[in-house]
Amino acid sequence: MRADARKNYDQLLAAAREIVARDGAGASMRDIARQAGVGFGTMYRHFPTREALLEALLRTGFDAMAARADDLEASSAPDEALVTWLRETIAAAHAYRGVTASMIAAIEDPRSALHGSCVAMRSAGARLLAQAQAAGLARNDIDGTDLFAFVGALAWLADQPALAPRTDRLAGIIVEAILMRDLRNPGVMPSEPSSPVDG
Amino acid sequence: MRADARKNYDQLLAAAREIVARDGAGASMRDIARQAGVGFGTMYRHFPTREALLEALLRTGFDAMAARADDLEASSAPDEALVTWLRETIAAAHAYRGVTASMIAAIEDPRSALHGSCVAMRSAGARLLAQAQAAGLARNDIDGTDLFAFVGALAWLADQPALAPRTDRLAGIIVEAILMRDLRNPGVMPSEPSSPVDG
DNA sequence: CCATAAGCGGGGTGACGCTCCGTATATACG
DNA sequence: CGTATATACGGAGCGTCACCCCGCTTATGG
Repeated sequence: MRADARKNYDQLLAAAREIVARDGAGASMRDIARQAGVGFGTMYRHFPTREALLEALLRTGFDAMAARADDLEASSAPDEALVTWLRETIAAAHAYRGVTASMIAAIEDPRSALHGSCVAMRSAGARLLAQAQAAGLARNDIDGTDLFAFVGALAWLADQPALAPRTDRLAGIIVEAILMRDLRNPGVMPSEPSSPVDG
Repeated sequence: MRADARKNYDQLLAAAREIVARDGAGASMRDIARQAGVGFGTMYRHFPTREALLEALLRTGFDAMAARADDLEASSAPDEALVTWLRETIAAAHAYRGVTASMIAAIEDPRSALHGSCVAMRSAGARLLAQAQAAGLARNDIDGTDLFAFVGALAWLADQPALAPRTDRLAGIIVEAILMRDLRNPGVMPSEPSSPVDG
């Protein structure tokens, strides 16, 4: 690869990181090219489709979350590992608003450029879940894809401005359900039991 | 209103119902006008913005769900009423793919045409929740907006082709969590052969 | 230093949401 | 029934989008 091509490639990725963080997965491709100081043709030479660009952008993050799962598996109790991984994964997905749908679509489409990274990430989560299930700490009637679905749904919630502040608490409720913690015990509520706001 | 105007209005709504069901909330406005056999200008005369069209399309459905909540409140036990209403509402939201985000955005924006219907629907759900809470059948640390958030998240799941088949089961898990049913009892799994109303 | 292949970048295409305004027509009134 | 006019119609036009294509530029190996 020629030096100028490499430079443009890197500038495009950096620009995409910035613009996508600001405008979400549907960001204007032109904006990205402009931000990178590169022609549209050049951008499409490096990334023929929007998905190709997202793929390059997300692969590192996905691989990092898979590695993170390995770390947590080695260093924490199975339930704590799962909780921590879920929260961090949701936060990471939220960093690129709207990518979750692409991610989930890619899981069932082997031709997608994102397919490999998605499957790896799901496997990482599934392994954490299996550990917790083996330890009797998580319900047995869900699998790695269900876990993925919950992550997607919660990341979607975090993407809605009106609901973002509640996401953490709602994630806590789902985590409770997955980990079969006793819902009737008011002592272990994840957040302050505040009175309902609306009616 | 002139007779031809009324006819075009009705044809536009019918076309929108069909196209939005097929292509989701981001459907092409041109497609809708074409399907209705009406010029773009005519469409924009009747519905100046996409949101105005969605609003007309959804208002009846929202009002129906609010009314449904009243029925259920009168005819069922609080927990069953809540479960049934949640499932039906998720199914209804799924009928118009992608509208959930608009719906949630409208709740916090009083200037939105959808605002009134959204608030009414949230209130209806909140009332069912309050009944269940008063009967000691639902956890107290959530409110009507949380319920709305869960509906939105589950409707989003139903919109993802790869996850749609799991939506019902995952909804069951969340309902269990809301209703504080005993998660350790393997005998009462939520998805028994006796299926509820939706299809 | 130059030949050449790799890379660059913008003009072109067709579709989008949305606006504007000249034309057609439904309806009220004589 | 005929006509006047308010009302509604509908598409040309604007700016933007994703994406394709190809002539021009430039980095690089000999």
